[in-house]
Formats: sequence, C-alpha cells, structure tokens
Amino acid sequence: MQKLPRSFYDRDTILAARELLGKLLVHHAGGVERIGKIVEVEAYLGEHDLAAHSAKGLTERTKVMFGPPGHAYVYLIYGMHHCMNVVTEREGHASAVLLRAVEPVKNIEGRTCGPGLLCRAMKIDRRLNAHDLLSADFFIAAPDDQEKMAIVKRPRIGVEYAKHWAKRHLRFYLKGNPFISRP
DNA sequence: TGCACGATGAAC
DNA sequence: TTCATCGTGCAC
Repeated sequence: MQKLPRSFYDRDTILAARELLGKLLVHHAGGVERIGKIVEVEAYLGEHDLAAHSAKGLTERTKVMFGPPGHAYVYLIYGMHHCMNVVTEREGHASAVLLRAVEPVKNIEGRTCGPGLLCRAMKIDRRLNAHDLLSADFFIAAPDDQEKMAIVKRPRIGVEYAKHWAKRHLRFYLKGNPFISRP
C-alpha cells in the first residue's frame, strides 16, 4: 500500500478521477483503521463547470476547492448527509473529485454505495474538511496488487440544473462492481 | 436578518 | 414521489 503523492492530485481532474478508481481510502479514527476501495467517482472541473460548487466563485464554503491539491473537501448536504471530495489541480483552479462509492476492505460497518453512506461508514464528517490527504490519519493509497478494470462513463447524478454540463459523462465507475450507487 | 435550496437516502 | 433537516449564499 503506497500513499498517493501530491503530484497525483496536481493534474487534470478527469485523469485523476479515473485513476482514483481502485485506490484505497484510509481513515484512522478512535484507534480504528477503516479502509474502502474507491469504485465510483464524479469529476467537477472548476468555476466554469455549472454543476460544481465553485461555480459560485470563492466563498467561505468553496475556498477549499480553490486551495492546493490533495486536500479533502467535505460538506453537509440536505442538512443530514456528508459528501467527500478530493481537491485536484493547481491552487486557484477550483476542481475536485466526489467520491460516490467504496467497496468495504477493512473495519467497515454499514452500506457504502453512495456519497452520504460512504462518509457515514468511514466516519467522515466536516471536521475533516480541508484536511491534507498526505497526512498520517486520512489519505488515499495505491494497493500493492491493483488489477486493471474496465471503466464505465455516465452523466453525473443530481445536477440536472447545470444545463449542458449535466449531460457530460463525468461520472466514472468500475464496470460490474456490486457497490456502485446506481447503474 | 430572512429565506430558498441542495453533488442524498429512505420510506411510502 | 415525498420528505427529513440545516448550512450556505444572496436578497432585502
């Protein structure tokens, strides 16, 4: 298991999103190490992407997306669910990758097939917002034995308001994986 | 200071 | 299809 370097995040968001599939999300909390394999993601490309939170510009909430790559952007949605993103590209370019589903690997209880569910199962909440993913307690790593899997491209979920951006295939998941949030 | 509205999930 | 529930962003 090899922790991903800063350079993994400091590049094209679509490329980073696709390569995050199959990687391991690791969170140490309360003396417990929880690990999930990332199987579904969505790319949010920056201020010009009408589906991205950063389309509203630099605000208190979105400032993490404008920050340096390799940090977590965690927010509360619908007043009750948390969503976890990985900030990508150079500082000032407000892009990120939303983690939509993971496959349980270690110490995972409950379902993980959805952005809110995976945060609940891995004990991720807003306290981890802006957390550096090159830290010791919260990071993403490449497994020692990652097999090459076919990737499916689909439109993103729940962003119908984003005009033509809603049609773009910026959702990626591992073909045939049973933990995908929706087909 | 008030208010409309979600990058969701679960129930009906 | 409906609803729970609250932080954020923007209008007043």
